[in-house]
Amino acid sequence: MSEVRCRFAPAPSGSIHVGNARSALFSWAFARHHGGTFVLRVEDTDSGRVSEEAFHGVMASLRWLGIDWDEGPDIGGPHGPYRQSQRGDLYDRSVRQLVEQGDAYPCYCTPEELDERRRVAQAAGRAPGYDGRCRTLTEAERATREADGRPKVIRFAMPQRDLTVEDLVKGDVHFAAGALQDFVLLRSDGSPVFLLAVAVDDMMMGMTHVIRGEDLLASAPRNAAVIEALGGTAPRYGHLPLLVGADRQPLSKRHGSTSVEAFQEQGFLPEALVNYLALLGWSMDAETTFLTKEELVAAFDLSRVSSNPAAFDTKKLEWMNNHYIQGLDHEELAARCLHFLTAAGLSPDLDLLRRAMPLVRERMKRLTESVELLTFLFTDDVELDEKARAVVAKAPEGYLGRVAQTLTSMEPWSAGAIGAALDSLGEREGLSRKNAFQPVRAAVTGSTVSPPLPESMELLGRDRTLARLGPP
RNA sequence: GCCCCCAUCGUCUAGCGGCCUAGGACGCCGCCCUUUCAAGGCGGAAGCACGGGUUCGAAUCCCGUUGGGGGCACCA
Repeated sequence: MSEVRCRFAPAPSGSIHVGNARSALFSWAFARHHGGTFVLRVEDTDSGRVSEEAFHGVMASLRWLGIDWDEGPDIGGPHGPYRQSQRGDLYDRSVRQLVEQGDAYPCYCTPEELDERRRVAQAAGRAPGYDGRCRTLTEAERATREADGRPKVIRFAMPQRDLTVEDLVKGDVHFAAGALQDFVLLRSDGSPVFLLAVAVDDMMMGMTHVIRGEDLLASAPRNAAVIEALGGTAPRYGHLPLLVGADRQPLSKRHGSTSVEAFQEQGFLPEALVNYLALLGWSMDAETTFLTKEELVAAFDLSRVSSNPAAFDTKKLEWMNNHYIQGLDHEELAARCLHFLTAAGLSPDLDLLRRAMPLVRERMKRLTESVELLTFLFTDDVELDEKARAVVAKAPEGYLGRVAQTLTSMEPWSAGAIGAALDSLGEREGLSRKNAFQPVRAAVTGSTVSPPLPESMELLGRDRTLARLGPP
């Protein structure tokens, strides 16, 4: 009964994709649920694609979501280093061992030859992978090729027997002998390939459970075979169904934002994203819709992970985001909106911003909406939009002036008094409430849609309000 | 093409042989509230992909079909 060790192993190409974020979340929740260790490892063997920036972006996104790790490239740990690009000697040593044992062999086939055979195999209805040709080369044949100086890769010799992955989500998955071809461990330039690196790392880092996307299901038996050949014990695997878009196609840029960073920039709260993701492919019970990270950890169970691809529904995420926005206190909500208002070029007065929160909290699906809702409050440069101009134009002759007149000396300057004043003036003018309010809303906020009017005017203050209503 | 996985309202899901005339949530529709927009309250439409079995009994088990997803690289 050893300690549970899980890891998240992203390739640092930009921020993380929501699908990967969900894998990270489930893996993290599993580890935490079992009181285990969660490890962050960066898969940067394809060094051309990574940048320092992308590497930091991954960690920033994880931190934003509230997913923490106990060992990782930034904090180290007993099984480091935690970047594959720094573990080259470990891979080399493993490959050497495999070759010596006869579990790996040099392959001298050229990319052209492989392409050709792939086509032939496919035409004949066979799997297009490597046919194992160089596996049976004699010592003499190898010597000849070496002497010719032919480039070579090192391939793993897959066991010639049926393989079964006891998947924690899918159940037993069988692969017939020969279904999985001998894959490359070391490229011709000597660099390690992901399939090797993952196996070596998972083994050496003592991973007990690997929870990742279903796209890696077929690599599980390969990973396990390498680990076993190396004399280690393979972890247990759990493969999560992939995320698709509303059109059932794989989630991609076409579906809008897919990176965690993009959701952050669009004004989603991390607690909402986490809650939404937690329930995409997993359920706590028949009813539960809202749950905290702590509740997720307490209840998480791989047996309740669904195994069909889940469609990402932005509408539901927005609804959930609104729920979490309404759950924040005014101070906290104001602090979170500040970033977006500032980014929009406004410099809000903090006290005013905080006091405006009760007016906008149930009106925002995303924090970015605070900008359009509150711009009128933080600038005096209000320009009426088209609809607003039309509403003002339709108001009775001189109406706004008479509103200004009424408001000039009204006491106290409070939402209650303002509303009452607007009501009685409207009544005197024979206007419906709507017709009494809308022209004022348009003139004061620049829009026909705004937070509640009297409250907005109270916050704006008498002078700024009157200035927008024009001369009495 | 071959291999693997999957299949409950439009979407996320509950259901693991009788509790199901299939429950919840988003979305949608209607009503209420209402100064706009929201939020909120109440109500409604909407589903077991299809065909065979097994069983006294199937959304639940088995087989096939169809559909969707994944894999088959000197990518990860």
